[in-house]
Amino acid sequence: MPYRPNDIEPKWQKYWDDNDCFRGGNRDELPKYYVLDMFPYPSGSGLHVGHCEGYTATDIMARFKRMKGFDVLHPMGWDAFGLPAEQYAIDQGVHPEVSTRKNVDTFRTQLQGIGFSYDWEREVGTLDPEFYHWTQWIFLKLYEKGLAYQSEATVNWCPALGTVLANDEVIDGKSERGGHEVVQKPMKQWMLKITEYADRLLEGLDRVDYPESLKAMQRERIGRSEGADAIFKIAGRDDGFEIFTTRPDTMFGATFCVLAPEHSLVADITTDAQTAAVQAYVDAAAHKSEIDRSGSTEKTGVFTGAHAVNPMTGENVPIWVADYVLMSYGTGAIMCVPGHDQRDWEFARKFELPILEVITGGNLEEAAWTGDGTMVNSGFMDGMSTKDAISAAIRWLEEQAIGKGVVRYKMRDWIFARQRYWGEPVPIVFDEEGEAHPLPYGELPLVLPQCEDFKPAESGESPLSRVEEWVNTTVPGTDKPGRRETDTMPGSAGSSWYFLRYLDPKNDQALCDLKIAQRWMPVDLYVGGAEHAVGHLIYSRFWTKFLYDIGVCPVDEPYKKLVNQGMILGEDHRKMGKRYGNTVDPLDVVKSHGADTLRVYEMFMGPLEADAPWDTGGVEGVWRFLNRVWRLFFDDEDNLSPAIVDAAPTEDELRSLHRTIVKVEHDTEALRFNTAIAQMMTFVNEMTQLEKRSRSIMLDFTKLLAPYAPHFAAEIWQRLGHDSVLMYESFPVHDEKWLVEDTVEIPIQVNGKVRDRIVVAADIDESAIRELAFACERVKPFVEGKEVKKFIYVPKRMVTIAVGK
RNA sequence: GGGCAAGUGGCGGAAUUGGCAGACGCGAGGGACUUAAAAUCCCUUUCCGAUAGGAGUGUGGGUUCAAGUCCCACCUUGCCCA
Repeated sequence: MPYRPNDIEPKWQKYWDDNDCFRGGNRDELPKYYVLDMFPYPSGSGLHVGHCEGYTATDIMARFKRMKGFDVLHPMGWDAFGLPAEQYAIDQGVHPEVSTRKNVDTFRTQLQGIGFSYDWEREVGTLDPEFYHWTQWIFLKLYEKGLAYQSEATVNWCPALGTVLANDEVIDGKSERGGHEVVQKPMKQWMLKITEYADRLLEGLDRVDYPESLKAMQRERIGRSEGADAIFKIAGRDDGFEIFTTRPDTMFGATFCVLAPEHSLVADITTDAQTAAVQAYVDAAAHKSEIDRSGSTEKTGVFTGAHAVNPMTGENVPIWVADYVLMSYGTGAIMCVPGHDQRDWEFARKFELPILEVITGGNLEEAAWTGDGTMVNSGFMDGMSTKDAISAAIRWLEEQAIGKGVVRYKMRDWIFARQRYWGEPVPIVFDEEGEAHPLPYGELPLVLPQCEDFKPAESGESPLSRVEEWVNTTVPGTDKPGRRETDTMPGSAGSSWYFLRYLDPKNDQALCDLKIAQRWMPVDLYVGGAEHAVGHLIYSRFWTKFLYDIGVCPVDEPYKKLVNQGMILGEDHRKMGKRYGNTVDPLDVVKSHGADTLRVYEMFMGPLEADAPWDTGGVEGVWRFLNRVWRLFFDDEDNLSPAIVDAAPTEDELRSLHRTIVKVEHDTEALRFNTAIAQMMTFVNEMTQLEKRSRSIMLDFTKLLAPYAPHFAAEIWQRLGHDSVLMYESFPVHDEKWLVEDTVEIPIQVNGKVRDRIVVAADIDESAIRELAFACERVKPFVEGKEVKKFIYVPKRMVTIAVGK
């Protein structure tokens, strides 16, 4: 009988499930391994094969580690609250609870059909009250510690979606979801003080194994810069404005100042003669996006007619307005040092402002000098190094009480509210004076009320405000009337701590028992898409640090190692999605070729981190590979192949096997699944050549294949007469003895070109091989009559002869 | 504009981190089996060349006995930031 995955896969999935094979956390005597996927949004279109790439990688790791003697935790759950789920429900005209639960069922069925070894007893969903009880609990703790606060802030308001959006949900001024227009609007919002953790979020990056590019993105997002604030007085007046600079050392070289067009002083200081020009410029700037403003190479600006006093030189310097200064960063005002800042230099050149050198080392005729050097033209700092001058300048500003050293971050506090229905209610009640009162912990969870009319309002009123019987309550601890907070939490709330809940999913006394968390945290391997680099990953690191601080989480970094899987593109090399109609449903592949073919193919496509297009031919190739393996074991009548013998394995077989063990083990450990599979294919090709194959060799190979093609391997294991469960067998151990070669083939190069190759004993010495090399018929013509300059033998690798002309 | 990553056959991709470029797979060509096809098996497959040989890892330089790998400049693509 040929290989029939559709018969054997459901059988094994049922067996594993019936026998609780994937339960983690019940073998305390073993070392632990926690392998986690970024849990999915259960969207309406189901999983496509691209989603399965990361899941397959983690599943192979989970199964591999079980065989290596680890107690493995491999859970799955649902990031079910939030905009995408709600938008889908609105589009479908159903309640989000109904559509989300249905989507979850679809996702679960798909995942189970691929044979992923998740411990479904630990399944969690952010939409379950038993789960968001603790999301709300964390919020109350944050509130208690002063890290959750309300603030009137300018926010990204999206009228079409009817909610505010976080900065990373806005792309090029449009909403990430749907591409709707986003405008700036001041609104009272719940905020979380993530900025208080900025330095720790930076420092923690040094202790975790993430891709360097991702660390760079997070550092960039946090955007720490050290510098100084300083007051520049307006000439002829007592008031002034505060500037922020990272280079206080260059202040003697500040020959003009620039205010952002939105700066509150602009209208006030502009002279009559300049009013018309300034007004026109400010109006024009209001219509440009920040990207347009800071990206344009051509500097623009206008003179206000007013002057400021450079506090170090005491000289008057002109004040300009220019849109390359942004109100949202620093103080919205800068001192300009054209000698030592390229943007200031370009501006000064264009508007013929003086350029003064205060640090040696550059040629200011050609460009600003931004490097280090010796201070000149700088009064008390003359002769100092740049580094010393920075601290001297800050000290001077502080002594004069006109400035101080400061650290600024680009990162803003986290806007923690959405004017939408589908999210965790915020457990806060407002009294009649508008004062906020936290709900007592005992009253959690505050359940999201069922309501028919959950659509967002363009006005910004949250849908919950229309649920009168829910909104109207009493102020906690009193019988005074109160109104509940009607904003809900953002989608990133539940996902910021879900990895802890998996550890103890049924606990109704705590978000997770601390002892259990001590056993399992941190996550050993976390796999997910790079799109969460600065959103989810920063938020969840922040919450972990907070939970660590209040003593409910044993570690302050949640993920020890993080890997971003690449994207699987459509067969047309475009992004897979509904838009191009190029999606591939994993269950269709399971139906046509089986889950094991799907799994092996996904891993064989290339490195996990790389993008690669789907290729039906490649699926066929893997299918053929598994069929070849099957035929090594069984004949057409379904009998054990007569080629499988019980005789002791030959040396060649042992060499093939042990080479394969080493390669598969190392590559699997390093998540280089593609090359591990290539080695298994090579092994199969070698075994196919043999008339007889040793049963023990083939059984060891079956174990190597088991993490990759688990149903397939389990079936072979059983058919060869085992009662044990293959997934708990130990992974084969290689024997060095079979890796050393007695003889090796050595290429002979003359001047970098291979002229011949000889087979020699692996331990041959240099003089012996030299003799052999020069004796080669094909080498002689290239060396005879020429001066031999060098002879190099790289043991077991190659011989190089360098000759003169 | 800045930072980071990448660029290898017709395609996906391999190359002990300086040591035989193209593993493994797809596709293509040829052959065997078959009444025929599918499936399977065998051979070939970087390019030029009949062979000998030559060229070859985005481009141009450099270091080295030896460079896909290291250095410099440039081009292209992707991501992030502005």
